Amino acid sequence: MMASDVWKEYESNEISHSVAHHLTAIHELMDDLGYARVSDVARALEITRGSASLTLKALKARGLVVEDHNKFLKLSEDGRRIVDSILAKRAVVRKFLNEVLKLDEHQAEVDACKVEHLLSAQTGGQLLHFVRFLLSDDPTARQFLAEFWSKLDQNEEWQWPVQDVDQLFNLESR
Amino acid sequence: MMASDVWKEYESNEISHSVAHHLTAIHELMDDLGYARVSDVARALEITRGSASLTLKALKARGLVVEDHNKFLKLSEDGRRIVDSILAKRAVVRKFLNEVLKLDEHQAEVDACKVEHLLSAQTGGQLLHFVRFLLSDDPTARQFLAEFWSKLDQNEEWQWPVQDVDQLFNLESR
DNA sequence: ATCAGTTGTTTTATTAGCAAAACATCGGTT
DNA sequence: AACCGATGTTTTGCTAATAAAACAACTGAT
Repeated sequence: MMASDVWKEYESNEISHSVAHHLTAIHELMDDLGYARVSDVARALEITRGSASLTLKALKARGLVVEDHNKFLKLSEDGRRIVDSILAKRAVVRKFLNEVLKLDEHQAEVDACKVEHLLSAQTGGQLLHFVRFLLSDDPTARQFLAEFWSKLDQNEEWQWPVQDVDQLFNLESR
Repeated sequence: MMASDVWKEYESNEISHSVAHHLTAIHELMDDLGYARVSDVARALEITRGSASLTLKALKARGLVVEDHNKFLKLSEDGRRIVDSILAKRAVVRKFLNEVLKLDEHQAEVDACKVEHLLSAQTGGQLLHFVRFLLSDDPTARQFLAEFWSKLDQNEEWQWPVQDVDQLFNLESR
């Protein structure tokens, strides 16, 4: 049967891509400039001040952003926790794509940016464990990576997309 | 500086989550029923016929779906290629999350569903190579996985989110 | 003091994606 | 023939996220 219930969970995501970047923009602006106003966020995201104003108003209403007596923005406790989890997932995914799968930095950055806010906490946590062990000093991990990378070089360019999904993983055992 | 240009590529994605599932629904309906009409797609996705009608009209205009003389829908050549690539990425991600990272099947299904249409062809391809080698008979791969899984059990439950992103990966070398 | 630039907000409009409701059409029963 | 059910479309309305434009308020330079 169709996985009818699964696909709709996409919409039910509490944090949209846009919201994720409004929040992380505030975080980075605080680091870089020491403050973050509506205009700064708009500039950082390259959207109009009007758009940023509306989105940030909603985020204030949701309690993720708080406003100073003089229009200076700050992340709330909840907002900061969300930003932390997003940045952590982004860092893990980027590192995995770039340093393990050997995708170029831009591609890794773009793909990590696309999925960072969608991954569950469990998935992010497990992926972190995995990547940390994979890139550790452990000799087994080192040997495994060395073998994988040497195999990567031998691999012919993959003809993507693939016709038969069922045979994606059987090829090794033929 | 802010990665201002990167985050907007999300919107510029040619295939939205909704479109991805309209297309894959047609694919699965063809397999299961032998045909796919507007109502069948709507039922499969649990949306109204009106919504499906509008979305599918747009997909016909984009040349991804073609309509029979009697309102029967079919994927075009382009539509099929897109579905193939999406299903392949979904399968790879699901397998990685479930069989390597040991996330439960539902979580793996949900997260794979969320990111399947967002991953680039390159990322999907590299991930496929990685997972195939990881789950192959290769003794190094087997040993690596065994060690990882035994470490997983020892791991204390991760306190997520994380405060300091910079130290996510330094912990191993301290 | 005036003028220019920056800032924040609001209003109007657009797009994607949905629901709800009205409508027309077709197929089969009775 | 009349009715019922399923189907497909269209219209209207909603939300999120944007742009564009108008507007008000503040800041600083001259």
